[in-house]
Amino acid sequence: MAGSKLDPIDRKILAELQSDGRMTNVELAKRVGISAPPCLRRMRTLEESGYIRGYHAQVDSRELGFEVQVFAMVGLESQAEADLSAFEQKCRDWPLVRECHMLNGEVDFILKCVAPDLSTFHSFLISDLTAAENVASVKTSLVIRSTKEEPGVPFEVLEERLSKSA
Amino acid sequence: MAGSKLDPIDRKILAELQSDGRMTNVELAKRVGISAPPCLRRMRTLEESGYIRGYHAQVDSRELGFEVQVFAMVGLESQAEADLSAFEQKCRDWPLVRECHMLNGEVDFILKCVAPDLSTFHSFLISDLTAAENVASVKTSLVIRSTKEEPGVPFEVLEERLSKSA
DNA sequence: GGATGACGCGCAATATTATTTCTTCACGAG
DNA sequence: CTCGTGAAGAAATAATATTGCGCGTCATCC
Repeated sequence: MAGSKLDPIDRKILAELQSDGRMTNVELAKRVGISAPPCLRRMRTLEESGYIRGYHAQVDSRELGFEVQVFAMVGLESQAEADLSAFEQKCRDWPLVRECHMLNGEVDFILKCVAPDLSTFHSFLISDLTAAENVASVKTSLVIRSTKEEPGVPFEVLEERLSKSA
Repeated sequence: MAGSKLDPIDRKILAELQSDGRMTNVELAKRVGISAPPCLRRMRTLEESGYIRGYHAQVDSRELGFEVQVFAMVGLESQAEADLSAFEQKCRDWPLVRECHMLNGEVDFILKCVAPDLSTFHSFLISDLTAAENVASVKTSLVIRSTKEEPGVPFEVLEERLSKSA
């Protein structure tokens, strides 16, 4: 099963860094109960092996004037792999699109978008998104407020699950 | 307008830390073109004033055995503020729910969820989400793949917009 | 026009951290 | 039993973070 190469200390490191990505290594070492050097080695290993994809400051987009957040549900004409990829590439190139997920079911993609204001978003919607080749339908929903934004892994669930399988 | 208290150096700091949250302060200072001490002071100010909400390691949930990601569209019976808040509180308490956004339109909430496998998610869906008080309807969509996951602010757009208004 | 104060920078000194190196210990195979 | 492997910790060193202080700029107000 996945995660089998990680011992409890590794998982604790991941959990701590997920909650505070700028924690110093000495603090981290203290929390997970080992000394600094092996802690740093584990951290590097986790980074290199892909468990940690990167570190990012969480910037408040509203404070910066991006008042509008929108989820866009997109349906395509063709679901051939080449066409799916082409659409995904466009999403990567659109700065207002921050996330692009392919879904099962009726809708092909869900996009999370941000914009400084409605008119900016609207012009993106009309000129870029719905105008893009192969796009059949777009339904959008404005975000009114977000009360939980903790992307990542619920380590509580992970530990519980591992302890049961032991 | 928003962001008006930030000068170009502040915005550069935010952009750099958004892309690499563990960058050392000396490296950051070098990139934004000032010396280390004032750079650190700016960084602290940005943290305290809420522009930076935190720093987080981006942990690969699939590597850790969370193979399933789902978007859940939730409709409620009552949209009274007390009932909305009550639902949001439940979402905060459910570890499998990682994001909770209130929407306009037909659907009241969109949730981003993760789970180790389908049966875990299904049991959460049946026993918790649809069973919760005031929940009228739930439609779920499995994520097949995600090709862009860069939450945050598109600083390119911000700079372009500010330069135009100048 | 020049004094004055606020603001923000950079230098230099100091305190903390990160990182390397080397030694030690525990464990499994031969 | 002893060698090889892997990982931990201690100590030393290199980098970084952080603090304290003096300087220049700019706007305001006599």
